[in-house]
Amino acid sequence: MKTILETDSDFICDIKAPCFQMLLPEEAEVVRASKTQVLFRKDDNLTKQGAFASYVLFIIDGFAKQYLEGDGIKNYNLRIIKPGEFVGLSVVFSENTFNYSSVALTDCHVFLVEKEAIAKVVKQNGKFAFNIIKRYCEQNTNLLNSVRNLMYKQMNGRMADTLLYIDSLKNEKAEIFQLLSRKDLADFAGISTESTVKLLKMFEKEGIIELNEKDIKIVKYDILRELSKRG
Amino acid sequence: MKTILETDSDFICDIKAPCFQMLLPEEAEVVRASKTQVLFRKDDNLTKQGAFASYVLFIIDGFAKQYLEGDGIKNYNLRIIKPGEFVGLSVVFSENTFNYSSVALTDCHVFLVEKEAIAKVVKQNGKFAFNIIKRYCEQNTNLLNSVRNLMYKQMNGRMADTLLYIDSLKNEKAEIFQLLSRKDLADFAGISTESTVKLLKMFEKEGIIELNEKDIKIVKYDILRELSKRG
DNA sequence: GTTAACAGTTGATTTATGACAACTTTTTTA
DNA sequence: TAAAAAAGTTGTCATAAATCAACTGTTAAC
Repeated sequence: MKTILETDSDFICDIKAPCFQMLLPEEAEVVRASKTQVLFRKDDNLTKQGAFASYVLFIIDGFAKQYLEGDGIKNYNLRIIKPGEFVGLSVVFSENTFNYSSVALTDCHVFLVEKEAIAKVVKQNGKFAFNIIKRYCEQNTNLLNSVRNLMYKQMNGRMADTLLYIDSLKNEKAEIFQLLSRKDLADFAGISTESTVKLLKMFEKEGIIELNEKDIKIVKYDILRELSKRG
Repeated sequence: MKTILETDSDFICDIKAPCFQMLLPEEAEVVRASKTQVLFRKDDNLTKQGAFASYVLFIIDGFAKQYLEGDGIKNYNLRIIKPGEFVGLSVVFSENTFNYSSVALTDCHVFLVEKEAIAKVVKQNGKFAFNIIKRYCEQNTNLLNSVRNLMYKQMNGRMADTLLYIDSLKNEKAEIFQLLSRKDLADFAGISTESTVKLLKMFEKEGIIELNEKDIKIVKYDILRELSKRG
């Protein structure tokens, strides 16, 4: 499933990611000493909801999707994980388990950092901690938005939201839509795959979007934003 | 709406809450210097979704409910806020606005702490920061659970969840159910008030719960837990 | 102390969307 | 390269739960 590269390899990236810049040399050393670089292949699980773990993941390169597992058939996609983000911090700060699953959409170069190392550095370096809190706070806001979507919006609004969200990632990954199936989009919007297909066709017919194979091009942003607001 | 008590009054509580214990004397001083003690009366809003603010609330005494505002008629209740908890940390760490509303269920004694004071102490004191992250992490887990409930459960399961949650607060506040209307319970479960009434009557008829005025006594915990798991 | 507003209750009706079924197209596998 | 599996598509049908309406009991207002 996963291939461990040479631990000391820094040909792709050492701990030079912006997030680690604020560490003092000896703190950086703590992280460096306890990290392992790993390659997750497309479709590998980075985290599995409920699984025990003693490490946190830090994405060097590649994209993944974070999702909640349900009854086995229906999942709910929370977000796309991008380079420079942590995955599975809950292991450090509350339970020893991941509280969501995530799977690689492309090959992903990842650091696994021992949770003790993160805990130690957080306690020693308030600036680093501040940064972690900021990330948590953003995730919180996103989760609140998910709840709002599920509570207050219906199909149209949710799909509009999903399209706008995925589209906003095109800066960082132009082919993002190619990585996602109709079921993936459905799981972002929290609706069934069939409804997703019908909605997309409808949006296309109304000239709001263009469908070319898997790629989706938004033509009328204003209408989608209106749909999103309306619910 | 709110009554400002004497700022230096410590007859109810100084910053002796466990969460502040880990501060160094000079850090405690930063917090003490920038805090105001305020009394929110029952039904006063502690935070209003979308409102700008420069302070964070810390609950000394009293209970409140945290909720998301929707179309104006339907809200979604996220949790009951208890003494010793922060409210509105998002003001410090991302936007300058509250991303949810909250309203006092009882009179609430609250510290308002300037966001700069919190930011400063977080950056200086990693242990305090660690504690904040822990709280955020727990809230995150709770939000993930809310999403799971909305996505995967239907009425019975959601109401079972709600009853078990509120019931679990009886340790800290025995009369908790008296503070909540049917609509409140509905908003916790994310269903309509009418459905809530029908469900409660049904649970009562089946001997799962007992209804005495507003109080609810759970008789068969195992069945509710089963309903919650089933969805 | 009478009226008005609100909370609670119940049954009938409507509706958004999931589930199903049948089929085509694409991708994977052997 | 054939066969099988998976993804995408479309129309019909079923259903959980919201909405509506009508009513009762309770609390607040004047």
